[in-house]
Amino acid sequence: MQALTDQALARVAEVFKALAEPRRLKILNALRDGERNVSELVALSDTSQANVSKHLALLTQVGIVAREQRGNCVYYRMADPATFELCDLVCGQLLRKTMAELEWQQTFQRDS
Amino acid sequence: MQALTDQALARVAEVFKALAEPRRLKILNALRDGERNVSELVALSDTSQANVSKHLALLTQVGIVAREQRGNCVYYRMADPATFELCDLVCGQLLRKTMAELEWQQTFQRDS
DNA sequence: TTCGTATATAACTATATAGCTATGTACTTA
DNA sequence: TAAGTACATAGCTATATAGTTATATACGAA
Repeated sequence: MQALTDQALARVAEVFKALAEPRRLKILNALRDGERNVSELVALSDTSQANVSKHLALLTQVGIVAREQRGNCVYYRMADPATFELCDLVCGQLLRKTMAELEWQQTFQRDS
Repeated sequence: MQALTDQALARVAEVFKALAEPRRLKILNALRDGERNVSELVALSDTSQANVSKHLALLTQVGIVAREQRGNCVYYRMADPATFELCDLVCGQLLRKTMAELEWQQTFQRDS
């Protein structure tokens, strides 16, 4: 595991970078329970359609979502369910951290 | 889970952003088997000491690593072992993807 | 074909940040 | 104290990218 090549590190970083954007996370979260077309995603993401398309293009290029055109609409879906595990891990991490901070505050209040 | 506030999404994105940099991943990888001081990390990371310090400051601020000064040196260690799970998940994801591509190439070669 | 709808892209601006060099700060030793 | 070492930070440049508006492309319906 320690023998990660620079190229491998770059690819891992690329995946994280794709997830490092609140609006993209919101889009991915909307895909939890199945595919959505662009218009639906625009409706959820108070920003322009062009912006949503750009985010979707990036997520597709990295391989996080898959694109499928049906008729006049384009549907996107998660390409790898493991991506949700990633997000949930971070959520859990932050939750633990938040609880630790709360605990610390309680301790602080007890002391003062 | 779908009721993620914008603030929560921003915090999750912040964590991913901290991991979205090859040099930082390299540093974190060096912390797999325990703490390291800045000089040791600089030796592994063919870049300037100033740059490594900046990366470490960012990782510390986000809460991924913990900082401890002992004498004249400053030691860093992983603050949350779950971070390694994140990286390993992405590595596994990429591995699956790469194998799928290889399989596709083999299929293509059989066909042609 | 023409029109309307859905999506993608081009061109641009503003902002963020990785990296550099130089300098500052903190600690240890003599 | 002075000198040396370890780390952090300030100031700068170059680059990447999120967002915008305007336009292009692709499809379906009339």
